[in-house]
Amino acid sequence: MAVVKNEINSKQLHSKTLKGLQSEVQGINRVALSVDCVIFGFDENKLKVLLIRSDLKKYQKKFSLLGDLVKPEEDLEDSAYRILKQRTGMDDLYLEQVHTFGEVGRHPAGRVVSVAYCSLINVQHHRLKIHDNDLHWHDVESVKELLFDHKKIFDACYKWLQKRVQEHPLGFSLLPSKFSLRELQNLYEAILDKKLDRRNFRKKFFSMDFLVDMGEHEQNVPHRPGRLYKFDYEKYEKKKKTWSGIDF
Amino acid sequence: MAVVKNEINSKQLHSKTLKGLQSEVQGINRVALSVDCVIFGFDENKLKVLLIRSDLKKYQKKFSLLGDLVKPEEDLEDSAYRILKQRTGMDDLYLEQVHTFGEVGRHPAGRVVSVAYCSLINVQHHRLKIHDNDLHWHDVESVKELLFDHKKIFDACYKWLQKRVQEHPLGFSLLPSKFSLRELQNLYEAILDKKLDRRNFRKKFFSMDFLVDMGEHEQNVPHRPGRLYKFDYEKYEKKKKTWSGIDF
DNA sequence: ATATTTTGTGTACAAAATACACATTGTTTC
DNA sequence: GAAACAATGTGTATTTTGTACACAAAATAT
Repeated sequence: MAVVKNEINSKQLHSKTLKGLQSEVQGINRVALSVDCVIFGFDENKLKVLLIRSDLKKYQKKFSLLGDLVKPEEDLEDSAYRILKQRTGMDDLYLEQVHTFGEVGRHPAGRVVSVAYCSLINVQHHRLKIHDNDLHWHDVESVKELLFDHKKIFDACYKWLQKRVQEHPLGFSLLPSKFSLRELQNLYEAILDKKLDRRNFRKKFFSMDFLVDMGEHEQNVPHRPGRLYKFDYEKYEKKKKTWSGIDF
Repeated sequence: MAVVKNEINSKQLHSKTLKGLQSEVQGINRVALSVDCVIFGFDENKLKVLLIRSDLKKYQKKFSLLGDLVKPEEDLEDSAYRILKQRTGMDDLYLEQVHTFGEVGRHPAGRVVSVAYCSLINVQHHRLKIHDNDLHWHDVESVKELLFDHKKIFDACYKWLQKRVQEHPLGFSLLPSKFSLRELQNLYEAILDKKLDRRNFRKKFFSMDFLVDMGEHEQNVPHRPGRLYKFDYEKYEKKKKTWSGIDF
């Protein structure tokens, strides 16, 4: 458990005069705030994460997450969308805040507190819009060492994703809008890193009743083509309110 | 979905020279960072939250969460422990980060980004150590309007607690170390705001096998006294690693 | 046309959640 | 101290959910 400093003499933020508040807020008690995005993709049946190679020789050209400082007049979430737009060219990505990392020594340039966001992206769409030589998709299992504390941030987001995907239908953001059940299962197996029973998987998703049969089939597969489905977000939004359980 | 600003010309934080980084981190791109604590307690079979009345007349003496600015040389989590220590006199409380609130206009004194922490406290212990006239326990259902965006923060933490308590054994932090099963059930009913079946509740907790029978009984109750139990944290820590399910 | 690969489907079994009733223990009241 | 009261403590039947598992049908490749 952390050591408690400054036990006694600090007044409480919301109990000060407005003037006192303003001077504190504009005073020395400020820190740099950054947003770091863990952007997941799904390609060739593997879960991927988008990383950039650091320019800093000092840091041995390690890979790092995509991040930037939050601007003084910018909403936190807007910072994350700005980073996503810059790097992927897309502005309608799934995005959710995961955790804030605020240890004093986490960044070598000084005090930088970082808010981690998790984003999910359809790799096919992304490919068309972005070209950056230092930007690469990495298999999640091959991510070993990252810049600063980015491995810790990545691990937190990956665990978050594994849990979250079992409670909410995020995974569809990683797939094309039309997908086969095999693709969906491959996705879940990649995220959760375990094999699932095909028949039970299908039974579960059909019983949830959020998949719409598109009446089409896969093309150019070297075997019997599977049916294509899409996820019915509207139906989900309507139904989810009545649920109390943990599963979706 | 938020509007994306600054689409193009911002370089990426982790791709700059160290000097450039340092100047940015120490430069104008800084914000005030605060921690706000949502401190829950359980008393008279009701879930309570600890609030303080704001001194600021301008804000109509509304109640607010307990918070303060994060100091430049202070770990984020240490800030939260400092606030808890100041306000409750205790330094071994359950504490967990929940969410960071970073809208530009959320605080009238300027840009203040706030990290919300949730803490759970045994009200009996607390009573012995703190005396502050502006500090009060409020029934959670009676919390209507709070200072700034604190109601939003409170709501997020309350929902977080309701979900979290079904996956992890946090609730025990709200109870005395020895408690009856009726007390435990009252706690869960108060947090989840619904009635639970007594026999099934007991069955579930006994089957988890983390309750230790203290061989004692309740005192001074106007009816048949129930047995007293404690929660076996060690056993839980050992066992939980092997679990994959969502329930604890 | 034959072999190969993957899709698509149902059932039996096990485990977990739920609904539900009565005897027991201690306290309070008359 | 007898009777009424109030809460504890316990088990079983039912429903629901999860899991394990096999074979026919469709399309492709040779």
